[in-house]
Amino acid sequence: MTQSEQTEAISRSAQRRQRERELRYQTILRASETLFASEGYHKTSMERIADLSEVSVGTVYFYFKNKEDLLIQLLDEIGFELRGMLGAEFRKADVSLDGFRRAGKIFFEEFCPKHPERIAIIFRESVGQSSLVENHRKLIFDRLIADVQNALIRLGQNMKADFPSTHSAEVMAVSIMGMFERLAYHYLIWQDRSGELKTIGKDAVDFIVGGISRVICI
Amino acid sequence: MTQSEQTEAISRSAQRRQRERELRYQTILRASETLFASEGYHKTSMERIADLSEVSVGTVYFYFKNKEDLLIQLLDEIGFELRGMLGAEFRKADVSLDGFRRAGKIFFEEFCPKHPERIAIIFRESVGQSSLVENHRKLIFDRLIADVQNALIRLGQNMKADFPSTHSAEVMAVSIMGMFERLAYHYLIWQDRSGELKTIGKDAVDFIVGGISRVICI
Amino acid sequence: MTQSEQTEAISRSAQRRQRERELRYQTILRASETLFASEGYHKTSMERIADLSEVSVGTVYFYFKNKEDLLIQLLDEIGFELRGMLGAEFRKADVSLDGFRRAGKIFFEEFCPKHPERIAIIFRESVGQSSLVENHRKLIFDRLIADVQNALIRLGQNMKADFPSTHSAEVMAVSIMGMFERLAYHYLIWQDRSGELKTIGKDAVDFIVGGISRVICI
Amino acid sequence: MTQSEQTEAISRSAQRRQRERELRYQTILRASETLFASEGYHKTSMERIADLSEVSVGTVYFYFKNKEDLLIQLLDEIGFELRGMLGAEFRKADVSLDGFRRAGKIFFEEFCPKHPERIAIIFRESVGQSSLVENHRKLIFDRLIADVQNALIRLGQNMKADFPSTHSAEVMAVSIMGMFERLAYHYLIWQDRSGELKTIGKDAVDFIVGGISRVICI
DNA sequence: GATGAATGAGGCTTCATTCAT
DNA sequence: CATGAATGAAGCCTCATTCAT
Repeated sequence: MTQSEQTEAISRSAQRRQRERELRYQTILRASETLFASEGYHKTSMERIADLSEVSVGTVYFYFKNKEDLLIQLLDEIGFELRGMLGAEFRKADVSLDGFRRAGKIFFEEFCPKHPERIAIIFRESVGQSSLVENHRKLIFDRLIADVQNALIRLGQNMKADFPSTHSAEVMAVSIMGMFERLAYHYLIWQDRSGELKTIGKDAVDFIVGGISRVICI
Repeated sequence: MTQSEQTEAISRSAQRRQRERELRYQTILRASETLFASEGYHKTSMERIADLSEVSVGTVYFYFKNKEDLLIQLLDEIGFELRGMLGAEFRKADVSLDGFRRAGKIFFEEFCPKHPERIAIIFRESVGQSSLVENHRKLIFDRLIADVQNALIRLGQNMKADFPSTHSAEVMAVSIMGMFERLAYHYLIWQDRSGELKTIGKDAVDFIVGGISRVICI
Repeated sequence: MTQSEQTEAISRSAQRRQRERELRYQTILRASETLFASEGYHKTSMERIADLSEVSVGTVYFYFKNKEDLLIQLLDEIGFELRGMLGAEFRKADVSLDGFRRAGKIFFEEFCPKHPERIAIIFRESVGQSSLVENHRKLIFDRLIADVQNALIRLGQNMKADFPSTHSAEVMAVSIMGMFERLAYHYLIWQDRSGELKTIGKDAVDFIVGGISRVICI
Repeated sequence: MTQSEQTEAISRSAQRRQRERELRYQTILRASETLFASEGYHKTSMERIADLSEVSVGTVYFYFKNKEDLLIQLLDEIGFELRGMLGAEFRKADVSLDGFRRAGKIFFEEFCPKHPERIAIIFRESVGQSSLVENHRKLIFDRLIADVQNALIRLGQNMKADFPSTHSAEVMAVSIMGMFERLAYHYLIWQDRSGELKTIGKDAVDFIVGGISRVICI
């Protein structure tokens, strides 16, 4: 074996190791997601997670600091994904309310049916745990709310419309997030009506769009 | 002492005993409320509740089946109170949207500032605990949603307006509850802007009323 | 049963409960002492302590905050006993060196043979554990050293003798404690020559008395 | 390349490898020393040692059998050094007590200020660990005690002086070691009065010399 | 009715050690 | 030789719940 061949071999084995690491990390995270969503965060023991991931408890602790860390990683991942999907649409909602329509469509027709467990985690399992978890949850909501709020403000400017009060846009943004949250919770977790999510989403969007256009008099 | 005097005496002492029982029950429930809201359901031990109530742990178990029962009693109490306050207004919302306005006013200007701990308990501490707790929570929301939904349907009938789809009214009702929930959470628990709750409530109500009137074309 | 009889009964049962509490506390502490001395602090698990005390683990935690607390209670107890035995003699050492002789006699002829486990705990098991334990250990030594130092200073004054330097007395006090410590460790823990402790004590005291009288020129 | 050149090359590379091995060994040992002394033996994990040594955990295990081995190597090293410094002086203490003076001077004025971590390891971290460690510790002390004891016996012979009892010399030797130990612990670990070690050492030596000369009537 | 000591299952976490690469 | 991921036993501790007094 020449030196360059050796270097290559090393780098190849290093790459594989890196891939395996990432794979293990993902396996454990996915197992946690499944268990947290189905059994609940508290009732899921670290041993169960290790079992489902087919690794030892020690390995779980090698990849994650502790149980809370597992929840936070999951939470951040979901927050990131959600923002990636919705934020983009909200940011495009400049001159018309179509952005809001598309964001609603994506949330109810794509995100919800595809990831009911993530809905359970962000809206149920991560609620009222530790202050650290709560901080992460707050941050996620704050960012989503900011996206919606900015969309509303830009919309108002472009439409040359005024908001009734200083924080109307903020209140509307918070309200919209609240609607999304409870609708998903209601029709996905409490009742299983995932089949109707399309029409539910439409109704919701109509309500939102109606509310917005009345408030800023479009 | 005549017999009737004796009976009276017995009944008087029985009454006093009854009063004392009720008092103890309330003391313990209030202590739980305080602790659950401030420290969190899981981090509150039965001993802490007993200490704050100035009784022994055994006594707590005499009045309540277990820790979960404590949370459920609290939850039901809050649900009952909320429904008493809001339901009445929604039920009166026959021909105009004023019922919605009044319900919002009551929630944001009366309930929220007076009972921030109850907001914490119903919207945070009781989330994702046991299935029993979740059932109670669901029941409370279902009833509130039904109140709103009925108000919307009656309104539609009186206004001779049609809903876009079969469950439009339900979706709107769920949405409105979601808005109330997150707004209270956002401005009371995450941020402390209880002073601005009046204008926040106004903005929220405007948004709701706007949405409704657009959807059912009033 | 008259009221006073009842009150008496209550007080009697309360007294018995108190006695039982004290008994349990002692049982657990004595079990810890035995195990810490024989197996070592780290190798003794809380479960072993519970087993030997014939109570459950929970009960051990009812009486003691944690494992460290167990060691500290033991340590303080030993420190208190030691000071009670030696300190009294040192304090009486005013005009002659007899107090030193008696203290040595008590330590080697009474304390050591009677409580070899306590020697193991104070001089071996409590060494280099946590900073909290170390602080307690330091306090115990500081007090014993202070007793010896004061004895030396008073002796010097009464004998109108001078110390070579400011901290001669302190150094001598520390030295004497060091001698006691290592002699006990050497002849009780490393070798089992408890039978010779009497002569060992005598030789040690001679050495001490010799050193003192030379230093302060008596 | 001639054969001898080749052999030389091999031997040179073997030498370098040998040097590197020794270097690694020392690096790891020094890291352990630092960590054991500052954080404590138990609180130091093998990973921390590997980190500070800038090698992997596996490498630590290549050079040392286990964690205990690390402590034992350190202990033996310190014991060897101590004996090298003090033993020589004691062995020279034939006809006068000057050897004792010089040994004290070396211990307090050279060893202590230069290696406070070694004081911490031999007198604190290695106490009450495993029986293996304890055996090494005992051996070290036994040898030092033997040196002192021999010095005393030879001194007695040369001075034609008698010891009060058979083991007077041994008791005195143990005592002297105990003094050294506790003085170092007291003024180096518990208090940081390393600046006063010179006078402390002098006072200690005076005390020792005083004690000896009284006991063997010089 | 009230007390509070006792229980013990169950959970989280640590870390020395191994071994395939 | 060096690496570092993987192991899993073992330990500490919590706390809801019970029950004899």
